Amino acid sequence: MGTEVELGQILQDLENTNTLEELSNVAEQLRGILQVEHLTYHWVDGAGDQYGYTTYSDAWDERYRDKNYHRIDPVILGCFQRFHPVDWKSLDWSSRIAKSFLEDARNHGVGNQGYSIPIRGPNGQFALFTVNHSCDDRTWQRFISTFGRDLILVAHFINRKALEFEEDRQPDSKRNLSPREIDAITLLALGYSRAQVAHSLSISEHTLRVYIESARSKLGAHNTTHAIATALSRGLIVV
Amino acid sequence: MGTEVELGQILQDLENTNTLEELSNVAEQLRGILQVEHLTYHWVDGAGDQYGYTTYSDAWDERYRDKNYHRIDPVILGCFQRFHPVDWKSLDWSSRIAKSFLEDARNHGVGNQGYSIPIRGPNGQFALFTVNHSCDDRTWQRFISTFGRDLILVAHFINRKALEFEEDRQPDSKRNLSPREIDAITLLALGYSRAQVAHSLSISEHTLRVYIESARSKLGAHNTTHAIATALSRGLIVV
DNA sequence: TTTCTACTCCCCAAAAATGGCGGGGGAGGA
DNA sequence: TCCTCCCCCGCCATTTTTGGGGAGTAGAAA
Repeated sequence: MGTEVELGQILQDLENTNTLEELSNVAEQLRGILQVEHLTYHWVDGAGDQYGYTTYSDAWDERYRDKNYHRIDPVILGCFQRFHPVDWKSLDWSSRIAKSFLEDARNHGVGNQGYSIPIRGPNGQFALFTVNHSCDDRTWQRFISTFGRDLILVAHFINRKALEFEEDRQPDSKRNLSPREIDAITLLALGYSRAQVAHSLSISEHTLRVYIESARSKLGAHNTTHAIATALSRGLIVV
Repeated sequence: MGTEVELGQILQDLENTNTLEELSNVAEQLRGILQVEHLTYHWVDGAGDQYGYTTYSDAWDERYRDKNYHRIDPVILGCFQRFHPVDWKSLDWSSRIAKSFLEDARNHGVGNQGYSIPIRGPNGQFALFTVNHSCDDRTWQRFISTFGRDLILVAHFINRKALEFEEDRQPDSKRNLSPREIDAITLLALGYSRAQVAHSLSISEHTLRVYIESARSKLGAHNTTHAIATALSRGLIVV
């Protein structure tokens, strides 16, 4: 069967995509190949800002946002703690809120079978690529074992594009931190007080302050905590 | 050619792996199939703790740790900021320390061509899967375009196993943060003062303190900054 | 039902961090 | 050469954060 070839082409197309529309088109083709009801790429962002592509109904999409469902959706919660793709059946739907959420989803046209792939990028980026369908368990099982690996690659390539688009939108201005500044904020991030850090770096507490201040101004941070958070999410330090 | 089939088998074998030795064996098979000099899977952990599989010489492995090279290695630094796999040539080797690091690496048997795939897991986990070889640029280019996608999958599967093994070693002691706690530390991470956060959450500053304290104790953090850094690197909050 | 967790509010005093001022020496690039 | 960046040190006063107490609600789980 030519499915393999077609999927290879999909990945190729994804690589050559330059706009959101093109990406949607490719996604639509993919849906045709996989023969599933719904495809969703969903960039989850602490703030609740979301960005992506979905074939769910607008009503459901809107309701999801309005109700802040990303806070209780077992798919999101589960995927957030895992690395491997997740079959919805393996999640915990026992709590009351999860059940009412599920019912709500069904009523808005979400199919009974789902497979979600968590994807993580730099700076704590987190996204989900989900395939959704209505069918019996055995059929679904067969679908997963046939396409599971390909879906991982698709998820990877879609996310790559999403990150590219996002990057275009926010150009960053970063000066580099000096080694001492990095030492300083790294130790602070590890929970040491300024006194301890100064001692551990064998410098006066005042000198330490100079480093922290200068790191803070380089990072455009309001306070030390902000500087640490910024440095961490920009990948300038690692803890 | 049967390379496709063989790689499929490698993925299968990876899934069935249950010990580190088995994993090493599969990696060795993979190295045979790809015909490259070195393969490395490298779990990067700010503290310098490292865990993985490598075919580099013990001398280099040790030297790398001793010198804290993970702090200056452009491969690590570069991959940490990116999502897509990285050809070493596309990195910035211009700084002095990078050059001396590179020379040191060469002297310890590291090949001139490299391709590294960043992988991220839950709780801020970060790892690299690297293929290293000595050859000219054109040959390498051909290698990458032939195996690039497969390598992504391999990296994914290896990391999946590494996470499984790790999980067995450290039974987790993590309670989840409550929504309010997450709100609180997220806003703090964004640089707001306690007064501002309290106002923005419409609660008293005292209540806010309760959240911060309880988040801190749940995270086992020494102070607020530490709590924020911990929450960030565990992926509990995003800024 | 009882128990547990999440959420909300209050006071006080000590410790820590910040904001502002000043100073010096050295290494490297334009 | 000059200029910039990195490295190091001191004192002042103010603001912010922290570490101890305390108490009451509601809703979910057991």
